[in-house]
Amino acid sequence: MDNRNFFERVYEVALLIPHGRVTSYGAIARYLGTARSARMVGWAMNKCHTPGKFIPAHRVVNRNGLLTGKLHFGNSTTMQQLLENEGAVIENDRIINFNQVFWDPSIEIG
DNA sequence: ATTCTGACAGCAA
DNA sequence: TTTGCTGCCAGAA
Repeated sequence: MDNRNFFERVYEVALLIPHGRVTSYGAIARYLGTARSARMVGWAMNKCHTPGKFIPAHRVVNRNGLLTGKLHFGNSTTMQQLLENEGAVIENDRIINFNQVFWDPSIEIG
């Protein structure tokens, strides 16, 4: 197993997130089999700045639907704007209709 | 090899 | 209910 395999898995799942949908780090981690490595998923997102591949990291939030990683988008409003542009309703850095736009890979895919 | 850190999640007070 | 601590996995120093 390559070390990059884990990151690639995370990226792959992130790319599978439909437009206007969001998921949580834990959900992705569960889908990958490592349910307790949700932190790794977030960290993989930190490395998603790799040029050449677009990772919709803005569609990945924590289990509370809170935009915890908005600070990593340069501007604190970028992540929110992207999500709102896709139909998500965000208020106070939190996705109001999180339950509606939530997309669980372990259910939708496998 | 050891230690620290991290865009989380779960449990305890 | 809100706040805080611990556990967990993987990578970097």
